[in-house]
Order: sequence, then structure tokens, then C-alpha cells
Amino acid sequence: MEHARISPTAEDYLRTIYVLGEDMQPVIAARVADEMSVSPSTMVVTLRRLQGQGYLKVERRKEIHLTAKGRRVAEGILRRHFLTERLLTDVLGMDWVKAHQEAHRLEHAISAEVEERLAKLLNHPATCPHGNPIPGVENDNGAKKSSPLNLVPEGREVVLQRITEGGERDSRLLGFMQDHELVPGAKVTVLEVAPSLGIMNLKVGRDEFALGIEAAKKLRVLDR
Amino acid sequence: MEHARISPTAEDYLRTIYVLGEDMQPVIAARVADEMSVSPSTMVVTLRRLQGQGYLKVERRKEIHLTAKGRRVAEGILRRHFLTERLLTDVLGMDWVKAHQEAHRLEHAISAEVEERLAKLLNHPATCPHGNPIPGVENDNGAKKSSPLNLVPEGREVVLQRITEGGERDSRLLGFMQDHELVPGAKVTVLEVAPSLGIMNLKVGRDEFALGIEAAKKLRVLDR
DNA sequence: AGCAAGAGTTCGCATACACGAATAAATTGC
DNA sequence: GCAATTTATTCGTGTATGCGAACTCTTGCT
Repeated sequence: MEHARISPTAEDYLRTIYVLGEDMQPVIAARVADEMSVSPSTMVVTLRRLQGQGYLKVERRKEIHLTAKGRRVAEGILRRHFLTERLLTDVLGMDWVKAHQEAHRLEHAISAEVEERLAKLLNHPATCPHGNPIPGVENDNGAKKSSPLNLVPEGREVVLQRITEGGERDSRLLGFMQDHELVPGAKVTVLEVAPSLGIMNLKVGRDEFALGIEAAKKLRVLDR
Repeated sequence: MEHARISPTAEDYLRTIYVLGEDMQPVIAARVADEMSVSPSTMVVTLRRLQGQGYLKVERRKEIHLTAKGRRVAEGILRRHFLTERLLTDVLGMDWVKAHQEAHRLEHAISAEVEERLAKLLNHPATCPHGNPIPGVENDNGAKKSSPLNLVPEGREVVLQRITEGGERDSRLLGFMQDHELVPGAKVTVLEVAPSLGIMNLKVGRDEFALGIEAAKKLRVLDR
């Protein structure tokens, strides 16, 4: 085969497209551009290049779809990302917020062998520290249904399952959550939902606070 | 300040220049080019750029000298390189040979904080798995004198101290050494030196074998 | 239907990194 | 001291990655 070593940058684009695809139907260049803080013109060129290398297809209606090859790359990167996060938090004792940023750099430098050894060392974790399932580990739980926090009705108590990858990127959100002990496994009570204010009031332990509805969309809770 | 984030490539150049400087007086562009497998024309451009950014100076006689700034970068990279090697060997159980290559990629992605946590986790090791001192750790041993293996006279038994960074790059040499248990701390007897053949015969344990003089230059042994 | 907002495209440009070929300069050996 | 060898430099190219400005589409809404 050709084997034109993929660049860190390309990996980032594919990863972003993959993650966006988990949250919305049609992934469109403008969304990716927002997410990656890149100009539209750069998007055009980059998408052309990635398409030429067989990582994705831009179909009618400008929808971006990863090919199997592209998906493989994206899942690999995510897997390494999550494993690295676990290494940073569980072994090196780093906090949540920083772990994500650090992992974002390290994930591009991890080989298949290190990835494997990492998985073994960490005892094949099923999720990253933010609760997201690590690709390649079988969902043993038969895919517990989870729903976005913003859809939980008032008065209900739920358990936080995970912060989606989209949420992980926002270090201020992560920091806020850490401060309020809003971590995977935490019991959250929805006190009040005020869509007109774009806000919902939550209670974790005895701590009550407000969270934007937009941010709440990035959190998943367990239906029980 | 300007603070134009240094690139992995630039880090590699500075690191190589630094390491070469430990073994030879005048570091010259051609040597760096050899070491990095890069064309002379690339060297010219790159040196100009690095000089412009204040990492080095090219002085009369074309000698390349790192500035304090350049030295700081090189030592940082080496430190992260060695710490990463230790992580890979000691914690992840990876062998010598691969550890070096992997570390070469990872070292560029490690932040100051991870570096610190790594050092703590590993208990502030003084050397890398190949025996090289880690920059930033004080030489407690008051700099034991070591000399290149090629200078050891016939019949003498010595202890291998380290494989220099220059030797670390050669994975075939590392593999050969690993196979013959020629590792830091190993007792080596010089059976015979045959300069005309470019070879010396060694004994480690009951294993006797020949090693090229050029390769022997990259190994340091303790004078005792 | 018609138009404004949003999305995409083109163009010119810039930087970092790399090559090879041709050439110029410096060193070294004899 | 000059020829041979080694080094360094120029020049033209090429790819990946990014920008902004100007322009053109789509599309959804009235």
C-alpha cells in the first residue's frame, strides 16, 4: 500500500468529525470549522485533501461522512486519548481538566504497542475518567440507555453517566463540574428547568447551582 | 515576548546538536545532517531559522553553538525523553530498543507538569535505562570518570556504565547489546583488540563475541 | 417568488519543512 | 600550494497547514 503516514492535524480533523457525528446527523464543514477554530477556506482545502486520501466523503448536501478508513483512525485516536487520560489521572494523579488537554497532545504520539500495554496496565478500563466508553472495549452493560441532562424533567434525581467528548473540550465546563463534584456516578437532582433563561438548577449533595441548558446537553445521565 | 511555540522538528534539531556536542568539539552542519538524515540544503534553511529564533549561533569556522535558550530546550527534551523511557521500561514493561523509539515521539508531547509527575512517580531516577544521566538530576556520584569502551586495553575487565545518546539511536546496536546482555552494570572483559580489523572481542558472562570499534566508542565504561 | 443568512469556494499569500541539482567555498592531504 | 574532498549555499519545487477578502451558492423563510 501507499502508507502516507497520517499527520497529527489530520487525526484531529477526523476525530472531531467523528465526535460531532455522534451528536448530530449531518456533519457540515462549518461545524467542524467552529469546533477546530479554523477558517472556512482552510476547511475546503483540508476536506479535499482528506477526501483524496480516502478518509472521508463529502456527499450531496455537503454532508461529511467518514469512510471505514477514516473511522478506524478516529476510533484509534479516541481510544488512545481515553487510555492516556486514565494514565494521567489514575497513575500520575493529574486532575480531570488538565488530563484532557495533555491527552490531546499525547494521543498522537502513542503507538499500537504502547496502547496495548497501557490498556493492560490500566486493566482494560471501559471508560475514560469523564465516563465515555473507550472504543474497542465491548459494552458489557448492554448499552444502558442514557439521555442528555437537559431533557430530565424537574424534580427527578438521576445519575451522571458521562461528559461527552464535545464537553471534554471545554475546560471551563470541566473545571466547573469538578468544583461542584459533578462527576460520573454523581447523583444529580434537577430542581428547576427554566428554558427561557437557558438555565437549569441542579443539586449535587447539598450543593445547589445553575447550569446552562447548552452545557447540560453535553452531559449524559442514566435512565432508571 | 514573541513566544512562537517551538515545533517538534526544531526540538529534534536542538536535541541532536546538543548530543553531538557532548561527543565532539566543533559541531558542524554536515554532522547534524548525517545524524538527522536530512539534506544539506535543508540544514542551511533550518539553521537560519533556528538562529533567527535565538536558539543557536553559527560562528566563525561554521561551528554551531547553542545559546542558553537552545540549551534549555535541548535539555528539557532529553529529560523528558529519558523519563519517558523509564516509564516505558519500568512501568509498561517495554524493552530497551523499542522504548527509545517510542520515547522519541512522546517526548515532544509532554508538558512541564506531566514531566514533574513522571519524575515523582519514577522516584526521580538519575539515569535512563541505557545509563545516561538525566539532565536536571544532580550527579550525586561526583561524576565518576568513565571512558569509551574502545580505549580499554586488552585483558581488562570493566563495568558498562552507559550507551551514549548517539548509540541509543541505533536500534540494531541496542538489539545486539540486549541479546548479549551488554547492559548498564554488566561486567565486560576485553579479550582482544584488533584495530586493523576494526573489531574488538568481548566477553560478558560466558558469552564471547565481537564488536566494532566504532560501536564501542558509543559505550562508556567505569574506570576502577 | 425573492431575498438574507449561512455555507462554501476561489484566490493570493505566508510559514515550516523537505528535496535535488548546480554551484561556491573551505579544508585537507600530499 | 594546488588538487581532491568535504561543506555550505542558492535556486526552483513540492506538500501540509493556515490566513483573509471577495465572491458565489443554497436554503430556508416570508
